[in-house]
Amino acid sequence: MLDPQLFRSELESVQVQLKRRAVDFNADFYTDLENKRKAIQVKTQKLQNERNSRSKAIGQAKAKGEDVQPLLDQVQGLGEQLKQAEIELADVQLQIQGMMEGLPNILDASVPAGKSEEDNIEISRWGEPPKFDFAVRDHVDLGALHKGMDFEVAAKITSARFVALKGNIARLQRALVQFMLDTHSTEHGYEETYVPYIVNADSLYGTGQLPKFADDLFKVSSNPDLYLIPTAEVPVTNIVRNEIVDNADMPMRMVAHTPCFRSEAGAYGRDVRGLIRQHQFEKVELVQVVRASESEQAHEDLTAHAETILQKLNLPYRKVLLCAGDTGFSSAKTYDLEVWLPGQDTFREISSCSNFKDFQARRLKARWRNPETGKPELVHTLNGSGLAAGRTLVAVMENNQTAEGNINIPEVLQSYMGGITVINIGK
RNA sequence: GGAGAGGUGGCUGAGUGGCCGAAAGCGGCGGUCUUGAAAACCGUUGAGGGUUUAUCCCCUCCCAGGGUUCGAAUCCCUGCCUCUCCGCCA
Repeated sequence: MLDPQLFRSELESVQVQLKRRAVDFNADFYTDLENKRKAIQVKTQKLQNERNSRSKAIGQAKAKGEDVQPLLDQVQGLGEQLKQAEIELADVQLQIQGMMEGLPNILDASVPAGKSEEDNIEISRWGEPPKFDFAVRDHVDLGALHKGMDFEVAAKITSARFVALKGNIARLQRALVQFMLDTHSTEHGYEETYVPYIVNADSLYGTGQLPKFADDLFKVSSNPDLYLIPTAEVPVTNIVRNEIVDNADMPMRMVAHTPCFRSEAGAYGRDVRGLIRQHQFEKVELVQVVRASESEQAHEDLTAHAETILQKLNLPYRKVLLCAGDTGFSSAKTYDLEVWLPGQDTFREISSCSNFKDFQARRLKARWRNPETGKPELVHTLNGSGLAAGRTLVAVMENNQTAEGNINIPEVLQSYMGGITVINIGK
């Protein structure tokens, strides 16, 4: 949610900013609504004031033992009038809110113009894509060769876009998760956090998935409305919903491993083959809750923390700054990390690191107390994958394959794999 | 799943339907005292919003949502949550 004050004081500027997102904001319509709101709110509050003072007078008269009937006659009809005004006010406010909550975050000034991922800007590259003197296999073939990755059986158990892992392949994914959690919690200062995998509608509203992106979610219950989490971002960030965080506890850094569930109603036909786009996948997520003055640096740091994992795994990747058209709804600025996948001969997203500034915080009512002013201020929230474990599994398999189809295990994972250095076929 | 009790400010905890946005205590902040600190004493201390250049003023909020009433923290419904006992259980 954007700052309503901004709309009142700098409407044109907001309109220009939203245009970068190809959002055509109808300022005239808004101004009309806003004027209406102002008038009705003043009227409503006037009526409330009258009710309060008259009721008080009745109470005092009664205490003195006076006849209150004349006073009661005076307030005849006031209640009905007030009720009407309150309904009107609620209606306008609902309209304004509906308009506001459909608007995406304002982009950071450093975000480049552009419509699609074509226009994203490569910031940096790390590592060299490995050269193979044999025909490379993708992870699907490798997984089949090892009898460790079975899409058919998962489809039988559930439906398409699920996977069953076995043996050392399954263990490799678990090793990745452990390695990521350990690295972030012991080296990068994140607090390991365990959270529910099912969340309520308020939480999804807070981080911006609802009401606009309900189609991408798996709903598991109505009354109350409950959903499987599409990312740990939702439960972890919602820890600070309706809270005023103590200055001593700021900034907050949390890391959580969770499965993620995405219905991705709009993505059918894309990445049909393999593990890249699944309804269920494992992810280690980094979340930061910081002061406004710190968020830009925090965004760079958080992205670097995710990059560290790729570097330690010796996986080639590039860092991309998303353009205006590709930046997510709630984000002000996003870096994607794209890992090299030999099986696809291309870079694929493995982490997305975003600074939401106060956009989520305003929806969440997440604040911290500034000791200098003594007043609560909205926090800034950030998050990033550190990393998507399923896709990291794919990257490790494909980048470390041998001519025979064996998979060399990156050094940092070997201790998590019981000391073995390679996954041989048939083992 | 069954039976009972309860949700009030940062915390503990009062609150006969009418100066209650809320006593008191603790904590926090400021001050007096002190060489300094502690203690003691005095003062101050919730959030959101409207109007305004600003002060003032006004509105809303006592778990959430409805209702009764001139007036609700207080009464009535519904939901959620917490605690105690019993049952079941990884």
